Amino acid sequence: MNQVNLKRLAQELNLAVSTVSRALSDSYDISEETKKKVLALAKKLNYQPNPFARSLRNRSSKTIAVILPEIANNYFSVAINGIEDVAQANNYHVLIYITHENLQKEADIVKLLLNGRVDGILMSLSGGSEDTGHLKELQDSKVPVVFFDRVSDTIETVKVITNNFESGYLATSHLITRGSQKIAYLTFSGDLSIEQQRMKGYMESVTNRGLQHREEFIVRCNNNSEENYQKIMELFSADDRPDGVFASVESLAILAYEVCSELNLRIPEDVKIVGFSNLRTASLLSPALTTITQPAFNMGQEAAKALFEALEKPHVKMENRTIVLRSNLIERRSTASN
Amino acid sequence: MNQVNLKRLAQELNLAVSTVSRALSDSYDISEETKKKVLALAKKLNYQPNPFARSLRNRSSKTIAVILPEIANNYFSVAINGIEDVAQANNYHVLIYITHENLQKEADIVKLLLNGRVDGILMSLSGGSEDTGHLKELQDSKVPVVFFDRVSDTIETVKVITNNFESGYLATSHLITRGSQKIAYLTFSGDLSIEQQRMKGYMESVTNRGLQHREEFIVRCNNNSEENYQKIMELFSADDRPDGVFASVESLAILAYEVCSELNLRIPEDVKIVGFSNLRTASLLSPALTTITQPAFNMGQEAAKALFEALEKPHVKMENRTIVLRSNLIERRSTASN
DNA sequence: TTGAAAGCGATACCAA
DNA sequence: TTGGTATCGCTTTCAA
Repeated sequence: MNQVNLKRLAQELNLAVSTVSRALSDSYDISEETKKKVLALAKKLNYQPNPFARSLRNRSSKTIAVILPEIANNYFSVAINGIEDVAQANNYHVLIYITHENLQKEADIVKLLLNGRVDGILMSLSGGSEDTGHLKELQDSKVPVVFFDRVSDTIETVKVITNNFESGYLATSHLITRGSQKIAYLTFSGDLSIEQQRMKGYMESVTNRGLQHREEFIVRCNNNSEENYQKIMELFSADDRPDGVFASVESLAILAYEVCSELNLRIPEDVKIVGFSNLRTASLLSPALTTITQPAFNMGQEAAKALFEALEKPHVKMENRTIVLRSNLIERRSTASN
Repeated sequence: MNQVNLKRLAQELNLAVSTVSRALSDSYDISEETKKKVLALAKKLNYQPNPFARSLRNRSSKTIAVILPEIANNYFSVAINGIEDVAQANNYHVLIYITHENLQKEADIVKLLLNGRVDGILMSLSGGSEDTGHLKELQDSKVPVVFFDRVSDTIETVKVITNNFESGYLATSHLITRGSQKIAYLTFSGDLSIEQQRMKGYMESVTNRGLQHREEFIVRCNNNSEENYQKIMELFSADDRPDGVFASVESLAILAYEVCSELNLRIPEDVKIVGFSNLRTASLLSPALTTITQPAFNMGQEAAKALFEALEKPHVKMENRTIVLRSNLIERRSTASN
C-alpha cells in the first residue's frame, strides 16, 4: 500500500528520514522552516506514526491493562470509567481483560502481559486463593502494578481500597441499632483480603454489641448464582432465621431481596438488609436499599494516577502504599426500625 | 536488561535466530530434535515473543478496539462482556475507548486507530450528528468496522441491532392496551438511527390506535441529567399531563420514576411506564419496571464474531449486512391496568 | 542544520 | 535441515 510513513514524507520533501523524524518531534536542531514544511505535509497526508515501530524502538507501549473479575457490575464499570478518564488524559490506551473469577485465566492473562505489551497494569483480583505464582512473577517483572478494590496482601505495591473493616463494622452496627439481633453475613469466596476485612468488621461489631456469633449465619457464596440463591433460601427458611442481613457484595443483596420476595418476608419488618453496592437505582428498589457505597470512579482514578506516577519514574521500585478512600453508608428503607 | 528474545535463545543453543524462530512456529523443515531443544529452553526461560516486533513485521496487531459512548451502563457493560468473550477465544486483545457522547472525542479516537494499532473496530456511535468525516475515513481505510446498537445508516458494513421499530411499536401498543391514552416519549438526542426507529414505532402505534399525536409529549433529552430531570418534571407538572410514558433509554425511565416519586404520582395508577432497559434489578424496583430488554451479551458476541470473520478474509470488502437480534418486552407492574 | 546508518525483535526469503 | 540477511517504521548516535 501507499502507506504514509517517514520514508514517504522524506522522499516527497527531499529530506532524510531522520530529519523528518526530528522535525516532527520538534527537535531544537531543526530549522523552523523545515519543521513547517514537514508538519504541513504530515498534516496533508494525515501521517500517523506506526505505533509498533515506535514501541519496539522506545520500549514503551503507551498502553496499560486493566484486569478485573467482571465488568457487568456497577462498581467495576464505573471504576473503569475513572481509569479511562485518567488514561485518556495521559494519551494512553487501555486494554481490558476479564477473568470471570477464574484464577487460571487471571494467571494466563498476567503471563501474556509480561512481554512488554503494556507499560503498567491495574488489577482487581479474582476470587479463589489469593496469592499464587503469577502475582509474584508480576512483582519480579519490570511491569508496575497497582491493585484496586480486591488487592493482594502479600504483593508490595500501591493499593487503592475503601475502608472495608470500618464499613463492615458500621453496616453491622447500623443493623443492630435499627433493631436486628440475629445478623447474617453474606460473602463471596472469603479468600480475598477485602472480604476478610469486611467480615472482621462484622464480627467485631457483633461481639462488641454483645450479640452471639453464629457460624450458620455466615453464608459463603460462589460464582454460581443459582447455588447462592439456594443457600440464601435455606438461611431464611430455617426456623431460627436471621432478622438482619449484611451482604458484602451487591449481587448477594439482590439475591436476598429475591428470596425475601419468594418467602413473603417483609423488608424491613421481618428482615433488614444492608449491602455493599453501587447500584444507581438502590433508592428505587422496593423497598429502597440501604447501601455502603464505594467511591468507584475515584478509586479507578486514584489507581490510574498512582500507576502513571510510577510510569514517570521507571527506575524507582513501586512503593508499598495503601490509599484508602472512604465508603458511605446511605440509609434507606430496607433498614428502617419497626 | 537480560531480555529473553530470539537472539538470546539462539546464542544459548548455538543456533541461528531464524532457526529458532521457525522451531517455535513449528515449521515443517526443522528437525524434531532441534524443535524440542528450542521449546525446552524457551519454556525454561519463559520466552514471550515481543508483540511489537511481531506486529511491525506482520502488520497485524491481534488487537481490536471497542469504541462506545459510555460504559457505566447495563447495556454496554454486558455487551463488552460478549465482545471480550469472543476476543479471548480468538486470542485477541481488546482496547476500550469511551467517547462520553462527545463527537469530537469520537473523531479523535477513530483517527488514532487508523495507523494499524488495531486490526478491527467495534463501535457504537456517540450521540450528536450521526455522520461525519471520521466515519467516512474509517470506511476508506483498511480497518474493518462493525457497528452495534447505535449504528450508522450511511456507512456500509456489518451492523448488529435490535428490532428497534417493532419494539417501539410494541411498547407503545402495550401502554395503550393497558389503558394509557396520552403517551409521552422520552428520547435522547434523536440524531441516531436507532432513536429514530424507536420513535417511528411509537408514532405509528399512536396513529394506528387512533390516538392524537402531541408534539409536547415528545421530550428530547441530552447528556445532562439535571436538565433532563427538569424537562421531565415540566412534562408531568402540566395540567394535561401524560398517563403513559415510553422511555427509549434506561436512564430516562429511571428519571421518570424519580420525578413521579417527587410529584407523588402513582405508578401505574396515574402514569404507566415502560422503558428500554437492561437493568438486572428492574423487577425489584418500586414498582417493578416493564422493560424492553435488548440481548446485550449476544449483540456484543455477534458483532465481535462478524468482525473476526472479516479479519479472516482481509481482502474482501465488508459486506453491508444488518443482523437483527430481537428484544423482549417483559411486562411488570409499572404498566398494570388500573 | 542535515544525512547516514545502526538497532529494536521477529519473520521470511534465498542460499548453502 | 540450517544459516545469513533484508525488512517492517521509527529513533538516535555519530558524522558531515
